[in-house]
Amino acid sequence: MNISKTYLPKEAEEKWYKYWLEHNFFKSVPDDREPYTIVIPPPNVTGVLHMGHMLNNTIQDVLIRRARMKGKNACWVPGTDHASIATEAKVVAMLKERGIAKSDLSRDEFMKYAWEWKDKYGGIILEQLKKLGASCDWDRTKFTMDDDLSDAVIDTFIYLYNQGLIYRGIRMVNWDPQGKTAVSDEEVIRKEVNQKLYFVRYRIKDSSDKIVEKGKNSKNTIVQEDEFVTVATTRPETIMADVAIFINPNDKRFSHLRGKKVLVPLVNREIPILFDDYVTMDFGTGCLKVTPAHDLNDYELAQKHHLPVIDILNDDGTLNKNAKILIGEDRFTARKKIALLLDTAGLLDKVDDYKSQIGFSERTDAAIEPKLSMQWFCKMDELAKPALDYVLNGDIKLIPDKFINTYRNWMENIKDWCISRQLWWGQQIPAWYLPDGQYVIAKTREEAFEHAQILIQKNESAENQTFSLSYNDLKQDEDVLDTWFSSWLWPISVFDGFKDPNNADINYYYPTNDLVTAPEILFFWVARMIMAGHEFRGQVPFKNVYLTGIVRDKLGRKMSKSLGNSPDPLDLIEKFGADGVRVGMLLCSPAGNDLMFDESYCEQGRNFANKIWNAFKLINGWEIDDNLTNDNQVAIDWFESKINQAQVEIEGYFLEYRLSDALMTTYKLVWDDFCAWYLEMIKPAYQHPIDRDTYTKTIEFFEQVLILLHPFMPFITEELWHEDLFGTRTELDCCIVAQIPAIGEINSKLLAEIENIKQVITQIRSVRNSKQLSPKDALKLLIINGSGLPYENYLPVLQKLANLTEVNYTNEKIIGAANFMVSTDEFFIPLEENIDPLEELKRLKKEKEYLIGFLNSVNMKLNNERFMSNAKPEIIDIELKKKADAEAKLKIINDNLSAFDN
RNA sequence: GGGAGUUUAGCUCAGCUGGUUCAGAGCAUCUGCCUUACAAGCAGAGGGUCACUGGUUCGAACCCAGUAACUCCCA
Repeated sequence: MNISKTYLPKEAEEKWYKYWLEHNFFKSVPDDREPYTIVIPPPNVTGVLHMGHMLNNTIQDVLIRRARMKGKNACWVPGTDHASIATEAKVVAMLKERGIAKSDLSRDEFMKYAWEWKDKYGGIILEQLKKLGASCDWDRTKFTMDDDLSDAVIDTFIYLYNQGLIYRGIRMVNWDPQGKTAVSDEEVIRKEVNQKLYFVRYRIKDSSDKIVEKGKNSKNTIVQEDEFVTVATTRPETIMADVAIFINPNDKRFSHLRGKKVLVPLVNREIPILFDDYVTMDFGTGCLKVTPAHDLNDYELAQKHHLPVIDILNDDGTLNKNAKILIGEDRFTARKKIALLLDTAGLLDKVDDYKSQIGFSERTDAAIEPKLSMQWFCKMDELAKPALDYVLNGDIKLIPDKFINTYRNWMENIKDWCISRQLWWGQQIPAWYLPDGQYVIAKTREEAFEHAQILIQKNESAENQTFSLSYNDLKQDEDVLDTWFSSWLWPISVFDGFKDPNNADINYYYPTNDLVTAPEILFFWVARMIMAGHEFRGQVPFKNVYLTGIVRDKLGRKMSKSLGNSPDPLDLIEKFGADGVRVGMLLCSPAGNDLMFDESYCEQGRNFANKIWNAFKLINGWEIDDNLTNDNQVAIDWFESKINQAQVEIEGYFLEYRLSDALMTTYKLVWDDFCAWYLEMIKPAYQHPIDRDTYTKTIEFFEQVLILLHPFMPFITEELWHEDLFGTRTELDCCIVAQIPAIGEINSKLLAEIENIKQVITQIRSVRNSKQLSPKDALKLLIINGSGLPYENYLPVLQKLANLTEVNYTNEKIIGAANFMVSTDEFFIPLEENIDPLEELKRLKKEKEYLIGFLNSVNMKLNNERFMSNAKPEIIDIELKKKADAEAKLKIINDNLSAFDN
């Protein structure tokens, strides 16, 4: 048979993924088994696979595959979300290339293009997931704008409106002037930016009184010209929207300004000077200009003092006619020009450098503009309360639990959710406006018309006036709903739980088991899903939330397109194989902590796959001789215990979602225990046959190993599973559905004794190494057995792995022979050349010194009354045993030393 | 400014309610090996004032207080 020297992943990956699909192994339908369900965090339909997805989906696939192999009905529902801002941006860009402007299209026309775009380019990411081995039930693939899911969104809106939980109001929102839409707080990324602080002079109206403090030199006091007030601002372009200057009432420097008015520079509009202790006295000049339309805090201050609002910006961030000057200029251009104009007019005192936090749109990276506008909001208080309780009382576990605090903090200070977006791609808000500005909420125009007529009748009776309403007078709200308003329904809507709340799927799969996602969206997605789960089904949407870290490069920088520090996951798969990359991701991913990704982890994964491949090659090459007897029972019993022990550990790690540790345990079981020890113990000499017993048992072990490896490395395990070595397989006998065997007995005495034997072997190899002896030179071993360990049981293993001709017990020390100790047993290897007595003496003295020191520290404890009275009995026993062991060893050392004297 | 977290070997991380022969793993490093499963490998070895300073305790990587550095979230 011609077997490749190394594992070649590419062919196996394509072959087996196709096979799994064709044989419906990913498919799930409700049955009698216990369900295990994961809904995928729907990636953005415009997106391509990045390292974060890679990590996240590897984890989901490991969990789902393991559940499948534990006899559960595993269902992983895939899908994408419609990402309104991101997608609309892509569609607009596509139209632009074709020479079409969005403004030239009707809404319906635009939507046609958008769907065209989605059908053509959307969902690439799902195809990419297949390369990773993702075992999703693809027949269940959902998109947040599918008809059913959209219906769910609209019905939910109507329901919540009728509950009084949705309202319309003027609010200061985060406006994205590039996307021309409001975005939620969570979609704003704050960054520290170098700015300028402009000191602008406002002329005081009718300033006849001379200011007394003129020229005063104390710290922080701005030298005031007689007739000016100086204000520090980072946004001089907004002065045209100023409605007042505010000063702290305790600020003695400005008390003379009470009741005065100032003129806004350049436009000479008159505004009052007012007092409020909101103003920080030691920031800037202590005088604050107030621009309610363009700053949230200013807005609140203006509301308090009943001041007007002047909005000088268009939706695209250019100045409108209210600005009076620079109309049509972009806000940033305007800033520079205003500064120049102020300077020319002698109204710019100075300009300082200044650092401050500025919000940027997550989607377009445009600087966010606080803007007053009419938006739809969802009230959060009532919905948040039960969602908080689920997490606090443990109905939903956050893994790791350090996120509970953060979650609580956020939920207790939650603000209402701005759910409208000024876009076309998404579910249009089901609000219908009457010509007089009143509105009704209804799913269709027909229903809306009915509601509207009722509304009018009421009005008529109240105000005794009539106007007739025609069907087409109703105008639907232009805005769409936030994409998260779709996503928060995801665990329910993918199972059609809104239209048909009692269907077999939702009853079976909901609540789902685990959700795997990033902490960044804990609030605006996870928390809201919990709210929706409670509100619409009275149940949690999932039981555990596993929060992955952020994938960073090895310098600790977040991986991003703009930095160019992110490898393309598909390139990695090409280079290391999907199994290698999966192992690589998991090796460096402790739950909830960021991971410093480096390609070398994938390399380690690839090497591991190769190791497994070669173990197969070894076993596959063996011939059986039925005349041979089985000399390997000890090794077989040992590995059986070892595999059971490993399974206990792995099981424990999965319960704690410590996948990294579960993988490492499996890795060591395979590489160290199976390959390095077990196979070496039993392997026949080159071109020699093996006995049938050992052969059969070894193949069983190997199959078990493949099963344990499968969730982590699905492809290589499936590939090997079907090798002839394991006999003929039926069509559906696949590793993907092989069941993880029950955990058998662990012989801990045997495990401990073999650990001892391994130490002896290592010591012999070490002697070889230091004496420059080849492994081919056979040696003799003599043992003074102080511990009583039955070495005779392990002779075959010792002889084979340490290459010994004979092993004998002795009572006499062998002077001049190489020697070492394991536990309280002494070992001697006679060599042609005696070892250097001086070196030996030195070694023994050093050993003695250490033992005496150690013994002293143990004795100190044992002689300490407070230790003896406070420590638990088992701790004291341990100390007593330490003492006995150390004394026994010390005796041997002393004997050796006195032998030297003779 | 408020809150949370992190700091253990060159790197990435374990270390459960303080108590097993000087604190563990993987990778990397060093030395010797192309020993016919595997050089993507084998054998062996070295490597740590557990961030710092105090405190509690018979005993501290672990508990407490403070300091420093870094990270994240919120304002």
